[in-house]
Amino acid sequence: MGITERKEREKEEMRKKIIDVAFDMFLEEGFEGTSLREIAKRIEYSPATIYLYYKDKEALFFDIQKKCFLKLISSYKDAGVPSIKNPFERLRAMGHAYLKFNMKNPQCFNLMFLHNSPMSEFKKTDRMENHGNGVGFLKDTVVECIEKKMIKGDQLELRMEIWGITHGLCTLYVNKSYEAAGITKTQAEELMKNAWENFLARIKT
Amino acid sequence: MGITERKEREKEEMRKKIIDVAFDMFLEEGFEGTSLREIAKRIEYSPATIYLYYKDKEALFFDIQKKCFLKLISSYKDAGVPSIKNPFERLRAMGHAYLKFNMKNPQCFNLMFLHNSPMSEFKKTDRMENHGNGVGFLKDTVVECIEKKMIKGDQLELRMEIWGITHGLCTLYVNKSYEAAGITKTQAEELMKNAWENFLARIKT
Amino acid sequence: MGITERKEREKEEMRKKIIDVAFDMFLEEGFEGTSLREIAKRIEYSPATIYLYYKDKEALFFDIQKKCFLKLISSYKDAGVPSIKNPFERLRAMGHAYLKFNMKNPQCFNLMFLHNSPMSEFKKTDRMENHGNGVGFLKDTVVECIEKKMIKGDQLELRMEIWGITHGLCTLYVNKSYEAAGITKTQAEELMKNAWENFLARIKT
Amino acid sequence: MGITERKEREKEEMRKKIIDVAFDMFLEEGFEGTSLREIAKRIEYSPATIYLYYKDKEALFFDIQKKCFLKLISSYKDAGVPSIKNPFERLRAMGHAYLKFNMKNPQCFNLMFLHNSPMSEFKKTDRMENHGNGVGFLKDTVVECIEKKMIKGDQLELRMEIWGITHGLCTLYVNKSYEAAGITKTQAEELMKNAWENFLARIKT
DNA sequence: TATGAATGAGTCTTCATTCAT
DNA sequence: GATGAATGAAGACTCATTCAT
Repeated sequence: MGITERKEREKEEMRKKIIDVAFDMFLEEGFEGTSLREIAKRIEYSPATIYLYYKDKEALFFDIQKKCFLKLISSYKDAGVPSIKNPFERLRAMGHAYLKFNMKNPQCFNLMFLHNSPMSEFKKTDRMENHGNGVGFLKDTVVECIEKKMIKGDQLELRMEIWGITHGLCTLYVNKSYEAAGITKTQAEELMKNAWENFLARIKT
Repeated sequence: MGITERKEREKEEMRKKIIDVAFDMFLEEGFEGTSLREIAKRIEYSPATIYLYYKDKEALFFDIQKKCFLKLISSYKDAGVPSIKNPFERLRAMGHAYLKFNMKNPQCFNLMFLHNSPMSEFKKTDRMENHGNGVGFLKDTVVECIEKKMIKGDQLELRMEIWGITHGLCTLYVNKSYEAAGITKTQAEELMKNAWENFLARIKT
Repeated sequence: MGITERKEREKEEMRKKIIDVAFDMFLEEGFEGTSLREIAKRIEYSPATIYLYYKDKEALFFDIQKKCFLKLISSYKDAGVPSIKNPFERLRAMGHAYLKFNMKNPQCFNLMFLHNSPMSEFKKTDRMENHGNGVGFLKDTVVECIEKKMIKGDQLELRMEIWGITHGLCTLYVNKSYEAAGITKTQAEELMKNAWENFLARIKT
Repeated sequence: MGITERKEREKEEMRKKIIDVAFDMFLEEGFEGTSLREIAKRIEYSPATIYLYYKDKEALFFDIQKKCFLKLISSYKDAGVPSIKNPFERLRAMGHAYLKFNMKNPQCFNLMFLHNSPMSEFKKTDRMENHGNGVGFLKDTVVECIEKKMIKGDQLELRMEIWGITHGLCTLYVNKSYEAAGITKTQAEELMKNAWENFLARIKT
C-alpha cells in the first residue's frame, strides 16, 4: 500500500520539478524558444527522461497551461467569490479577483492567453474546457444581475464588455503598456482597480 | 548627386521587396515559424543578400512590426478620425477604427502585441515610439473631452478603461475566445461594436 | 525435478510469446525497423523483461531467423519430399517446395537471406548450421541422381546451377523484379514453376 | 567560362568525396546503420554540408545505387557485349559480364539488390529505369536468339531462367553461401562460370 | 520473475549567420 | 551588390540497454 503511494508521490514530484523549470522557460522564451534539452539540463536529468512524464513538448506545455487555469479558478474560490449571494457583488469580486490574479501572476496570464501555436483539436477542446468554467460562471452571474435588475443591457453585449475590459486591462498591464503612457506600475495597479469600479458604477442601475 | 540617390532608391526598393514577402510570412507563420532561407527563396535572392539590408532576423521583424503600426495609424486617417472636430465623436471613431482594423487584420494584431521575444533595448524604445503616436493621440482626445465636459471622470482612469476595453475586445476576438462562449464570429463582430457604443453611452455626460 | 521442469517450461512459453510477436514485427518492419519497446508493448511486458530471455536484440533476431529456416525445412516435409524414393523426383519436388515456400513467405526469405547486419562469429556458425541441413540434403540428392545416371554433369557444378536458379528465381520474385519486365505477379509465379521444370527437363539424361 | 567550370568540377569532386565514404558505409552498415553524421565526420565536413549536395539521406543513397547500376551497364560495354553480332554469343558474353562484375563488386551487388527500405514512388521508378536498360537488352537478345533458332523455348520463361540463374549464382557468391557447401572462393568462381556455360550448352539448339 | 526509472548515444534535419569570392 | 559554400549550434525525439528494487 505504502509503496504504490510513495511511487505516485515521487512521480508527482518529478512532474512538478519539470513543470517548475518549464514554466519559467516557456514564459521567458516562448513556446518555440523553449527546448526540452534545456529543461532537462536545468533539472539535471537527461532529455529522454522528460518523455517518461510527458508524451511530447506540447503535452508538457498544455499541462502547464492547464495548471495556470486551475490556479486562476482557485483564486476565485480563495477570494470567496462563489459564495457571494448578491450577484452584483459577486461580479465585482470576480473582476477584482481576475485583475488581482493576473497582476500577481503576469506569467500565467501570458501562458494562458498569449500562445497561439498550432494545437491539435484535442488540445483545443481541452483548453476550451478550462476556459469554459470561467465563461459559464460569468454568464450565470451576468444573467442573474439582469434578472434582478441590478444592471441593465443586453446579456451578450454586457458579457463582452465585461470580459473585454477586464481582459484588456490585464493585457495592457502584463505588456507594461502603461509605460508608453508614462505611468508607473503602482499607479497602473491602482488605476486598473478604479477603472473596474468606474465601469461597474456605470452599468449599475 | 544623382548616383547616390539612385543607389538609395534601389536599396529602398530591395528592402521593400524583402518586407513584402517577409510581412506575409511573419503574419502567417509567426516569428519562429519564419525562416530567412524561405524569405530569400521567395524573393529569388540568396539568404546572404538579406543581410546586406538587415542586420539580422530581428531587425527585419521589427521593420515589419513597424509597418503594422503604421498601417494601424493610417487606418485612423482613412477613417477621417483626426479631422473630426468634436472630441467625443473623434473618440468614438477612434475606437471603431481600432476595432475594425484589428478585426480585419488579426495577424497584424498578433505581430504588434503578441510577440514578446527578447528584444534589445533599442528595439524596445523603437517599439514604444510606434505605440506612442496612438497613445498621445488618445490622451489628447480624452483630455479635450473632459475639458469640454463631454465625458467625466479621471483622465488617467478613463484612458485606462478606454484602452482596456478596446484592446481587450480585440484580444478576445483575435484569440477567438468568443468560441468558448458559443458565439459566432459574425455575432462577435456585431457585439464588439455594440459593446463600444454602450461603453461610450455610459461615460457620456 | 518437477519444479525445474515447470520453470523451464514456463521460460519456454514466455520465449514463445516473445518470438511470436517479434516474428511478425521483424518480418513486417525488418531488423532496424523493429524496436524492443514495441515488442514489449505488444506482449504487455516491460522492455526490460525481454532481456531476461534474450541477451540482446540480435539474439532474439537470430532465434527468429532460425525459426524461418525450420519453417522452410518443415515445408519440405509437408510436401513429402524426404520420402520420395526416386532422387530425380525428389529433386523436382525440392525445387518446387523451395519456390513455393518463398513465394508464400517472401518476408521469411528476406529474413533468412537479406539481413547482413554485423553478426558475431557465433551467430554466423549458427546460421550456417541452419543452412546446412538444406545444403546437405541437396548434395545427397544430386549425388544420388548422378549415380543412378538420371542427370549428368559435375556434381558441384550442378549443385551450383540448381541452387543458383532456384534461389535466383526467388530473389527476383521477392524483389518484385518481374515488374521491371512488365510481368504480373501471377504470371511470374507461373513462369517460375515452368522455368524450374524446363531446367529439370534439360539436365535430365 | 573557366570559373563556372571550375565550380562545377569542385562541386562534383565534393559529391564524389561524399559518395566514396557513403558507399563504404552503406555497404558495411546498411541503410539504417549509416548516419549522415558519421559520413560527415569521415569527410571532415559538418553534417549540414551534406545537405548542400543531397536533399536527404535517401537521395544520397539512391545516387549511389544509381552509380552502381551505371557501373554495371558500363561493364557490359567494356566487355564489348553490345557489339557482338551473334545473339547467342552476345547472351553468353552478357552472362559472363554479369557474373564477373558482381564477383568483382560484391558490394555493388548488395547495394543494387539487397536494399528494400521504403522508397518514394519516384525513387522506385528511377530504380526501375536503371534496371530497365539491362532488362530490355536481355529481352532483345533472347528474342533474337529464338528468332534465329539458336535457342528454343518460351521467351518469357527463358528470360526468367536466365536472369534467375545468373542472379542466383551471384547472390550465393556474394552471400558466401558456398562456404556452407564447403567450397572455396576460387572454386566457387570457377564453378559459376562453368554453371553458366553448362546452362547455355543445354538451352542451345 | 518482473519492472519502472533512467540515460547516453544517437537519429535526421533546419537555421541564422559568416565570409571569401 | 550578390552569392555559394560552409558551419556551429541546436531542435525534437527514439532506442537499446542497465539496474535497483
